[in-house]
Amino acid sequence: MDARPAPDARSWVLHVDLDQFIAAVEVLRRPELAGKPVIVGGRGDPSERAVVSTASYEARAFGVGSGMPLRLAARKVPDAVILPVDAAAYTEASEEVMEALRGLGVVVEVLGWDEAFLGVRTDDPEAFAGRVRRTVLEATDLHCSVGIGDNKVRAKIATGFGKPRGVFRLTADNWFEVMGGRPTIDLWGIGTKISKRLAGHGIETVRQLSEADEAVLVGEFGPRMGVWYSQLGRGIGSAVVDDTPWVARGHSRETTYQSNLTTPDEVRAAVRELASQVFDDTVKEGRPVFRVTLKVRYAPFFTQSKARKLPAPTQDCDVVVDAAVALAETLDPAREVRLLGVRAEMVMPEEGDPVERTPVRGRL
DNA sequence: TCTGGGGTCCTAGGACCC
DNA sequence: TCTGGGGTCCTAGGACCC
Repeated sequence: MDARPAPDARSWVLHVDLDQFIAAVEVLRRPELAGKPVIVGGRGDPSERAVVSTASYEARAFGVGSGMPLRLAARKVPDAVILPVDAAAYTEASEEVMEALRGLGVVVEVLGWDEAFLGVRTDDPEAFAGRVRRTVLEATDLHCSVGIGDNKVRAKIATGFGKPRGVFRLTADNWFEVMGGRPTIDLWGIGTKISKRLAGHGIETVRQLSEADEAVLVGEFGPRMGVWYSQLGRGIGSAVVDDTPWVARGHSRETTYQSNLTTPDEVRAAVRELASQVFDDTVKEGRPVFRVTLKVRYAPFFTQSKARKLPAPTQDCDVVVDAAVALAETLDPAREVRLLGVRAEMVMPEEGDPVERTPVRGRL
């Protein structure tokens, strides 16, 4: 009854990533779209201000990718099928995928709609990865790729080499062979800004980062980030897969307006609307709000944020809305506003609550 | 090309206190 | 007069991820 691990079984981290997840979910309910360039973004109207959430591989062949303005994507692929984002559908599909993964009897740490880490003990991780791919496909009709690693950093990066519909193993044994000559931006957690600052110190490749003086990195990036980047260069990171349910620290609502807001009255009304939506999100969790943040993007593209701690944590809608409006009064009335965002941070559940500790996401 | 919406974590610097 | 040293709390802003 129990398939005991072989004597030489070891612990592995597997990273599961669904292939073109959002586009794939759309194709599932509209089979006639299979093989066509599909772009999902905004309200599906390329004349609006919006960006691409996901493009199918057929659309990516034209140079379309996530984050690209929808308008530009539509220009690149005139024949594309452009669909609105349907978050509820993706959440539902995601839950089916995660249930299928849990059915494998391993620890599952969910990273987002279409990603999870698996903590697995096996003597044949490739065979297990194949089982993962078949299980997800049978349960949901969705294809995925699997990265195998000796920690989360390596497993996560490995998946990229497995895509699509494949498996790749990245460990201390082949880290430098695979990653050493690659640019630092290929690392998970290093983006355009940090890779440029690294280049300013003559650090262009992963190998160079691994050999860099940690003191220099700490001087440039601070005690935590400096040390972390140094470890990243060597592929070092946590191997702990934690399935503790995730607890949100806060909620926010953001809107980019199709036409800019020009008067303080318009701004005030918009802030009220956003703040009450955010309040509704926090009320669902029954946790008081202790800080409110207002984010503004003035035209053409200058972003600012302002935050206030409330005198005391509250579950009173008026207090949250009034705090957001008070922050709005400090905005520059002479400038046009193209985006507003309101965020409310909630007190964390106390020890012993049904949802206890929260795993740290986005950092290892 | 012209940049969404939902999140997380880190750092710098000012205010304040002893 | 020309200015300590450490600690905490708070806000603004930066960077990254999916």
